[in-house]
Amino acid sequence: MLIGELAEQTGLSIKTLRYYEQVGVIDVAERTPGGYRTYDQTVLERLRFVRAAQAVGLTLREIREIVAFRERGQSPCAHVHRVLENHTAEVDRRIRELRQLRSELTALADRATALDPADCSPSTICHIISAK
Amino acid sequence: MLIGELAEQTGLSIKTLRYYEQVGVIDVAERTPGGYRTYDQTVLERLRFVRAAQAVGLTLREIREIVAFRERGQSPCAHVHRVLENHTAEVDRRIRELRQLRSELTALADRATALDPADCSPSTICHIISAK
DNA sequence: CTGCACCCTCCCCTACAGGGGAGGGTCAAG
DNA sequence: CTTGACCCTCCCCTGTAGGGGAGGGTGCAG
Repeated sequence: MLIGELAEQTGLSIKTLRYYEQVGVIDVAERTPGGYRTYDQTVLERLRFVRAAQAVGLTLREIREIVAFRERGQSPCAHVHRVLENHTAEVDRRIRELRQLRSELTALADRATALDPADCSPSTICHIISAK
Repeated sequence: MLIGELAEQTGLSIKTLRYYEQVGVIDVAERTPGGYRTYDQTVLERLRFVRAAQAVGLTLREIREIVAFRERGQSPCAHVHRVLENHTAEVDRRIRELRQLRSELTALADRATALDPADCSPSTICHIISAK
């Protein structure tokens, strides 16, 4: 299978497939005598894994590391568990930050309805935001 | 006041101040005959506004647009109100996405404790992630 | 043999908010 | 006059996941 067909089957772009090879989330492809990349069916499984891992927020770098365990003949289970824990903690942290930000935005909006635009002094640019 | 002193007073770096001028969130500075930027006290107020606006998640581009209203002698109030509404909606959207992601991550962690690593087939790389 | 679809590498570009450093000018004190 | 602190512009670099396009090779049909 050439790269164009693989792209069509997976819905990924040719650029993306070459990029995946470059960053190491899929194996370096075999080449035809003319230099064309060729793929067998096993790459499809790999790409499904990459997609699943990206869907839960893993970066290509993290995915490459997980894949590397397999390439070394090791089970990535423990490593994956740690990575997922870190990601969960990170997501929690981001959610807390955004909630905080959200409440600040709401406070600003409330103030915006309470304040009179006439009080808005040019030097502070905007009383909604800069009033402390 | 030269740029170094302004940097020290505000806690911003010299690079940041020059960048702010370049992107238009502060006015183009006056220069000494030798070509040094000079600032008066009014820039401090402006920089406080920039900081406050960044703190609620506005980009420098958005801040520049708000500032531009003032430069044109208009009140930015209505515009700011719209921008804040959009940001609130965006933050809400992000929080929803992250909650969804969070529950997926939890589901994966649960499966990880339930599954036996021995079931982990090399071709799927990791049964925690790729099991559907 | 020529046309056309497909493929290759190489290089630059995106957003965001600056950081690092080269190479050189300015200005006050000693 | 020189030293040292400060300033200038210009250019490249950061991370993420690729996208766009130039310039040129491959491989098969007609």
